[in-house]
Amino acid sequence: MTSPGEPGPGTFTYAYPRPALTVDCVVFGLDVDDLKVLLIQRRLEPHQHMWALPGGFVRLDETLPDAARRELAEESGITDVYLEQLYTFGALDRDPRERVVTVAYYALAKLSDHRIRAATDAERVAWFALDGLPRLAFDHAKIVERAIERLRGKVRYAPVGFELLPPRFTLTQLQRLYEIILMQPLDKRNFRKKLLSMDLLIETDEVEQGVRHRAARLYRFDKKKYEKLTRQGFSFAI
Amino acid sequence: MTSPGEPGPGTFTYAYPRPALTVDCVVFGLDVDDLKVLLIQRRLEPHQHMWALPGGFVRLDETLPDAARRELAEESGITDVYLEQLYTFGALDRDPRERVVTVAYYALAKLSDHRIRAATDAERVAWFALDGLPRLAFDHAKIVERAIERLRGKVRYAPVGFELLPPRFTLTQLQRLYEIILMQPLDKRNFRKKLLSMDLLIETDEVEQGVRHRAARLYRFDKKKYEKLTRQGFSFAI
DNA sequence: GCATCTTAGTGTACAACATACACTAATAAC
DNA sequence: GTTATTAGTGTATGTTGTACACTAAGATGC
Repeated sequence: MTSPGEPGPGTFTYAYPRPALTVDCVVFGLDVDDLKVLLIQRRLEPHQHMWALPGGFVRLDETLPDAARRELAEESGITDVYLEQLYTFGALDRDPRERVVTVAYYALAKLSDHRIRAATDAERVAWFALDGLPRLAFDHAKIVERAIERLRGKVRYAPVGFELLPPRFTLTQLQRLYEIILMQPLDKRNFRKKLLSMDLLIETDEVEQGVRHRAARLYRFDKKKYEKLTRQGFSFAI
Repeated sequence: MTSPGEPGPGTFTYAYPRPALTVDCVVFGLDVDDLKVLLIQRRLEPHQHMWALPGGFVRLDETLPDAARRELAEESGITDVYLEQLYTFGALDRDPRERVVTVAYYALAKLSDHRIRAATDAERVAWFALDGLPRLAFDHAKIVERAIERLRGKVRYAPVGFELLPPRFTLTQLQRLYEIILMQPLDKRNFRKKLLSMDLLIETDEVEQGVRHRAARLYRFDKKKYEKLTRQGFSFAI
């Protein structure tokens, strides 16, 4: 059913029509006091010059998460993120050209780690605060909305928040992270009590640098122990 | 990019190769004392005569959930189920013929409601207990496994269990349902206390029929009220 | 080196919720 | 009316969540 001709456009023929299949990524990054999303400005039609999620067509020789990572790297330069499937969007009219089904992923990136740079289909790349998003191409606003919902849910019963922080962090940074994602203030003593009682934070002998007040102790998350406990039925909860 | 020729096989050509896109459904039904999954026996290659999940190719003029419902109705005769997207599976070798990406759905059906009957691609249709599943075609065992995980998670913080019961049910039936899905015994008094304290069960003036002991009162779930409370931030939990 | 500023770090009392547990009441069947 | 079976109910205890405010440490500027 498929005719040959590997790289570059060719002619591929099938007995039944097929939707195009793409992946799109909602990449979250934690800034000083808000949560940001990575967007690219489209170089090409449709929706030329509009802001959109990084993403693109799935190739036959790559899995869905591979496609998501490739597109992310190509269009924005971002690599090494925590990536998880979000939802598959298939409304009939979500792309003006033809039927396109997209598998959306969401990713958590450490903002400071990444020098973003636009390339391939992207004219520009930038981080946008969640409450200051521009109008987005296609149904990408819906996808972002769903990703936020999911992140808010997930962060409460899985330790994904650590993916947004540097490997060593203070308890105050961790608390700010939860406050930003959940959009509600948390009590300092109760927060520390809960987190420390899980016994998944390892106290290091370092303190934060470059602050102009008493420096806070740095902790790391004990991922190994978390995975072990999880296998034994433990469940993380904030 | 697409050439015409609507129903029946034709010739559809594209500039780049495309994976085939299918949907598959994991339909759960509640039996007297276990949870069952609906399977079909494949009439066609590949994996001819093997048991598999109902599902099939997505047409260009239907949404993903529409495709799932259509395939379910065609192959098994089941309609009117609670349907929710589960996950999209895209491993390179999940179908021996060619690259096929499938959007999996899970569905909750009231066992008694449905006269199942095989048709189209299905040689037979049957309900199988979860702990007595036959070897399944493709990666369908993985899909079922993931669906069970999801159901177990979901049932704890969303009132989806009611989709498996008749509209009027006894508290004992409801408790059995949770015990079966969660695979753990629950305390009768505590269970009733918790459920009734949410104030989402409406006591009817009917009692169950045809039992040879004291008949239990029938209740209904107040879906309207649940939706209203949910919008106000309430969250269901068992 | 002292005063000031800023954040780090800590404990307790009370309320809410989860858990463990056993008997009487109602109805059907005979 | 006797028996069998499930319905239906409350309380005491432990565990967890919540509300709340001060002292300690270190950095900075004088």
